[in-house]
Amino acid sequence: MENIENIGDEYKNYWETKYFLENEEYSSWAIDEFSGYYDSSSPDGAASSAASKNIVSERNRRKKLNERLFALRAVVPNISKMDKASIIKDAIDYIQELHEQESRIQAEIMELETGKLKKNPGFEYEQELPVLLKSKKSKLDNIFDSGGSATSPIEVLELKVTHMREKIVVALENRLY
Amino acid sequence: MENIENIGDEYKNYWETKYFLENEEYSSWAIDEFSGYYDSSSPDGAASSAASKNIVSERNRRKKLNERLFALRAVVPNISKMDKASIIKDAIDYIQELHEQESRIQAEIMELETGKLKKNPGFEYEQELPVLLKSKKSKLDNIFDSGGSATSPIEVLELKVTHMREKIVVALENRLY
DNA sequence: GTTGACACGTGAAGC
DNA sequence: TGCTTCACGTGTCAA
Repeated sequence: MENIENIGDEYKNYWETKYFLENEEYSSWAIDEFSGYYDSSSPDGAASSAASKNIVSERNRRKKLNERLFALRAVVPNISKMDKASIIKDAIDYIQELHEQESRIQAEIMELETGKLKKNPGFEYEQELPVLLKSKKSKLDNIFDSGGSATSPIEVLELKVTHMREKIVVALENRLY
Repeated sequence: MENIENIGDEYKNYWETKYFLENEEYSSWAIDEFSGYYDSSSPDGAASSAASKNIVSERNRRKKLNERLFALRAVVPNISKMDKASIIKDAIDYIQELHEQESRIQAEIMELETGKLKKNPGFEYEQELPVLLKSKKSKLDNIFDSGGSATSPIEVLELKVTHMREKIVVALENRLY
């Protein structure tokens, strides 16, 4: 049934360690590439050569896909399992989390922009201070309400922005009143 | 060689359309599940049942992986090709782009925080205004230097933050001087 | 007609 | 133990 017995049979491991093996010393692709292994075992060289070509192409495709998956795992934090499907799932969750944080920041900016700050800068600054203070408090509440797993880098960045704005507001209060 | 002749042989299409077919009307997994198709064709039922179990499990694994890949493609904008490897590659590029934007914002916040704003808020605010103005100008230069392909949503968000800070600085100048 | 991408079944290995 | 995940070769289809 299988004309190739034990090509790549010595790895015997799970997918990550297998990738490490393939990366350095598991260079048997070249062996399959130039050796006429299948042609010597079969009488017709043309069809077998085409079949071996297909085998090599499929191997390269699989290897490329594994490399991509490995690279995806590298750029995504909080990888729960080494599973192939879990890696993609964690990547999806991470991207969605980034999108959510981004839309939250954008909503906050929109809320800040809906003040009278847009036209006539320098005027009616006293009625914008409550807006800044309100956004500051709701922002902190939102951050502290989002569970204990607030370890995302963009979340601590958001916290820093809130902290900076808070200090600016305090400075404005001390200066203006 | 193959004891299953044409299970899933009528789709005959590429991977996305195949997913659409599988999603709605291509529910032949259940048919394989309960029908004793393999047991009737082979004399020993135990080994064949184990083999069919393996076949069904493998099918479910492949289906789950394809669903994950489809969901990944849904959350990533700018999908160049429908290829499996290209989808993962675009996701990697997108995550790296988000990380780059995020680190740029974080560097900006760090630059803003290195002023004397941290201790004694409300004091020495006159010597912080040049810092704010400098950061504003360099930020605009950075944004306009990053090529014409500045269409990322987090980039326009960054532009909005810069704009808002600029107006606050102008308001402060008009108020304090 | 060749190439690239895919789903499939199958045996092996790890929990 | 059985269940899950994996790589592999093979056939098939479309560009």
